[in-house]
Amino acid sequence: MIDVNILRKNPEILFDSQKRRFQDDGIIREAIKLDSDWRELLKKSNDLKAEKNKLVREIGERIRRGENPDEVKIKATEIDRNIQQYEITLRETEERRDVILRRIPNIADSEAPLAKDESGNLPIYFEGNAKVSGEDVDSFLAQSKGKMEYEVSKFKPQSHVDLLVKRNLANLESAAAVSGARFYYLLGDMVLLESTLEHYALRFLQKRGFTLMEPPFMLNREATDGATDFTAFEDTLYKVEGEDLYLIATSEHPIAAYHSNTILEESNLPLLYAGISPCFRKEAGAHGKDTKGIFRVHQFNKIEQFAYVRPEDSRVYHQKLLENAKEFYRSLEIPFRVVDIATGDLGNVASRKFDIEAWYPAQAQFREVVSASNVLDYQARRLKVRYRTKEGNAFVHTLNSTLIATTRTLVAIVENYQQEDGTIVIPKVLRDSMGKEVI
RNA sequence: GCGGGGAUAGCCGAGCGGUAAGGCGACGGCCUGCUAAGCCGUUUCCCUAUGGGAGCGGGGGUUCGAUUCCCCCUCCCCGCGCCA
Repeated sequence: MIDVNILRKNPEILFDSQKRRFQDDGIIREAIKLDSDWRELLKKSNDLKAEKNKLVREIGERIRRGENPDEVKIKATEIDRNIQQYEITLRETEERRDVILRRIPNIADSEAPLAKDESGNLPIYFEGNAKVSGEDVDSFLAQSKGKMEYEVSKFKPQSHVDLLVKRNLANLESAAAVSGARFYYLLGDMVLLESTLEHYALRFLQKRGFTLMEPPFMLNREATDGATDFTAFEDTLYKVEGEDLYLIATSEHPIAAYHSNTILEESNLPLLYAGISPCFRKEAGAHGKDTKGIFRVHQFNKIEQFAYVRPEDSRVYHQKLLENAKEFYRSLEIPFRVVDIATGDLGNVASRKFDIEAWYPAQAQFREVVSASNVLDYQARRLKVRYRTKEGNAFVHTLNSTLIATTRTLVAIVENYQQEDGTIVIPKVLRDSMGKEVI
């Protein structure tokens, strides 16, 4: 949620942000109107209450003095009736204002690339030595802007779907039969590899000062709406029938809600959490995309970085989270690029966002494995996460970044590390705890 | 699931129809060579703000007035039951 004071004192900031997001500003105008109506009604209602409180105190006085309070009682009741009327409209207006206020997107960072959709996302960094099939070299050079090392592979890599099914490391047909499309059974060494990867990722973040956290996998509506805009996000979520509960789409949401309605001590900041959880997503808008395999699925496991920081530190921590993720993929020796996400593709919650896209040789594409967002005080304000400062209580800033979405990182390993015979070499950093060098 | 007890400010905790004690912590000030102690003040939110309003887990009700009485709900603790 944006700060209502910006709406009152500097609405041009919001109009400008909407323009940069290529979004309609009607919502801003509506919020301004509702807020000024609300303040007018509040003034009237408060004045009447002040009057009534005076009378109520007088009644107490009269009773104490042994006088008859009936005359004052009648006056108080009359005013009370008047208050009731204002209260009804006041509450209605307040509710409508808050609904609108919560729908206003975060202020887009002025440094984010200006474009109306993902076609304006800007690759800004390249790293690693990519394996590229002969026929994909031109496409690779375009995608890497020629800024990345590569070697032409000696064989055409198989898609992860073919390889995993052939090697009996996954069964997608059985999953489709019992659960539907976009589900999977993972088998044998792939399960071990996933588990090893998670263990490595958790250790990686714990060493860097993150508190490990396994959160609830279901949240109620209020918490979900605090972490994101529920109305915009509803299509993504699985609801539990007959309960006010939703399966989480990311551990970002329960971690964001962890400190809701609390005042943190400044000396405890930053608070860093590494969340591990399954993620459940309907993928409603993704018909026809990645229909095969485990790249885009309804359920996957994720390890997430989350930070609560002082406002003045959020830019630095945004870079730190991104650097952690870069270092992680570097250590796995998976080639990647970093993409600066365009204003029109930020989503409502993020002010600035960087994605890491791994190189997938079989798909001959860079594809998202990490998304690192600076949310500023947008979630903190919704969830009322504050911290004590010398000048008073202020909202913290929150940031989040994927470290791994297991399915996507596994696919990246399978595509980048496969050999001509269909075996998969295990990345060096995983070999010890995996207990194998090849599967 | 059943019975009993509970939820008060950052934390602890009194109040149990007349308008939120006290303590701890934190912050600011006084004092001090410095620190500590001591003393004073501040320490939930909202508003067109020397003032006013709201707020005692959440929602309703009774009353001129509810932290206090009544109803519903949530969560926590104890005991019993059930289950992994």
